[in-house]
Amino acid sequence: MNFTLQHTDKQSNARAGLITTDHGVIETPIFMPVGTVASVKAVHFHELKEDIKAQIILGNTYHLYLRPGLTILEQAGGLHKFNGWDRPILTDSGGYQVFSLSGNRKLKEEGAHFRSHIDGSKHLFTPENVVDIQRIIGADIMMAFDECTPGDAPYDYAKKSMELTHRWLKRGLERFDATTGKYGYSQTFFPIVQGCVYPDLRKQSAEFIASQGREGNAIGGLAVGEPTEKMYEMIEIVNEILPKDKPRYLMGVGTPQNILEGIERGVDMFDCVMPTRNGRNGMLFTSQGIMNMRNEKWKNDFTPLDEFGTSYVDQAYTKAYLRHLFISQELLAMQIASIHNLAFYLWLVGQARNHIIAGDFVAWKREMMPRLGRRL
RNA sequence: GGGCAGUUACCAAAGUGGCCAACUGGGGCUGACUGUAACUCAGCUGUCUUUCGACUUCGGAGGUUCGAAUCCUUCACUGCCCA
Repeated sequence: MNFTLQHTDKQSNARAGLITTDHGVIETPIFMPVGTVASVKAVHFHELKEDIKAQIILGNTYHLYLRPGLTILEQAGGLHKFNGWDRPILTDSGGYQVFSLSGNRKLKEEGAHFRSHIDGSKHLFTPENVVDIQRIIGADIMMAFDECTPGDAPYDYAKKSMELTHRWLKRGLERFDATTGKYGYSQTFFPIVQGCVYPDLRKQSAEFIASQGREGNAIGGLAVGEPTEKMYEMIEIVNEILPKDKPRYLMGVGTPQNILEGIERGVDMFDCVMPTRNGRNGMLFTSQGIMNMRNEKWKNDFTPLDEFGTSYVDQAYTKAYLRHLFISQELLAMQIASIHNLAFYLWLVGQARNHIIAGDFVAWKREMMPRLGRRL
């Protein structure tokens, strides 16, 4: 993997760059649609490529390990061959499941003991076997196994959690450096900053992560229950330390506003389930604000879904029709909403990139921000 | 014409003297969702009120009772069966 910094904004820390992988080039800042179980829910890869213009998608180590399982993935020749997505893939390590499935797991020094949410069976994830699994999945970018610390964790817990993540990182890196990709292309490994909402911990973690000298770095443990302002503050502290010539990935974030704030603070990569999950639940993000498509007010609004939208669904369908599809629980509703939302997210980061290159990012962002949160 | 069963909120359907503005579904409305256990979850759904609470309801009318959706009388309507 290679990162080229193309432009750095003069009035902010925003940057535009290029990440080159063996599966293609990614223009940053970028948003990465989440495809947990080898599928971006409700969206075909054809639409993802041609209409949404996704450049890289996510997969999830924990979920793919449980199903379809490593035997199938290896027989298929890796995830790219299995699902047919021939562009870059990033896999999360399962660190988020340490957080989200906290009722089903026990943390120990060696790793995390999970009970499968599917059948209750017992599994052990360690920093080492999570690398091995991601070798089999064949992600272009694999993530370190960390503990995603809850946003409301007390200081002592956050400190211990961060230290565990750091120890796990050393072990993961050792395994990564001792192994190679199985399918003829190269893989890279991003370590993850933790430290919850505590500036000194974040600083300490960022320094530790930066000192590992990897090809890219991630910021984790944000947007997990802490106030949004705290999140922005932590990003600033961390990005002060993380190297400028490496991509920075803010994990799991977020709303359109979160993303612009992140870009302004020097983040290059984002992923989030919001455009797809919230889309399936009837929520549309647009350049003019947010719409809940189940609301009665759209009942007889026969104007296009999003007159400023760039995806074909925006012009092809009306608000009244999409509302009808949601009220009727038609599957097409979820497809349309997911395509729209992802296309909007990719449009948003594409615009940000263009304005960074043009030199007017801050002014553009100032104009966009109030509109993005408006409820239509 | 006779017999039996029934009539409860938007729909369906519990409740058979006070704990009933009334269980539960559905429908409807509103909200939540941030490295996806999520086509999920939560709240509201007689009227007024932010809450407390007040008021009006259980086919219609009348009655019994301290008190009725619940008991009695009667009327209307619906379904099934017999003629």
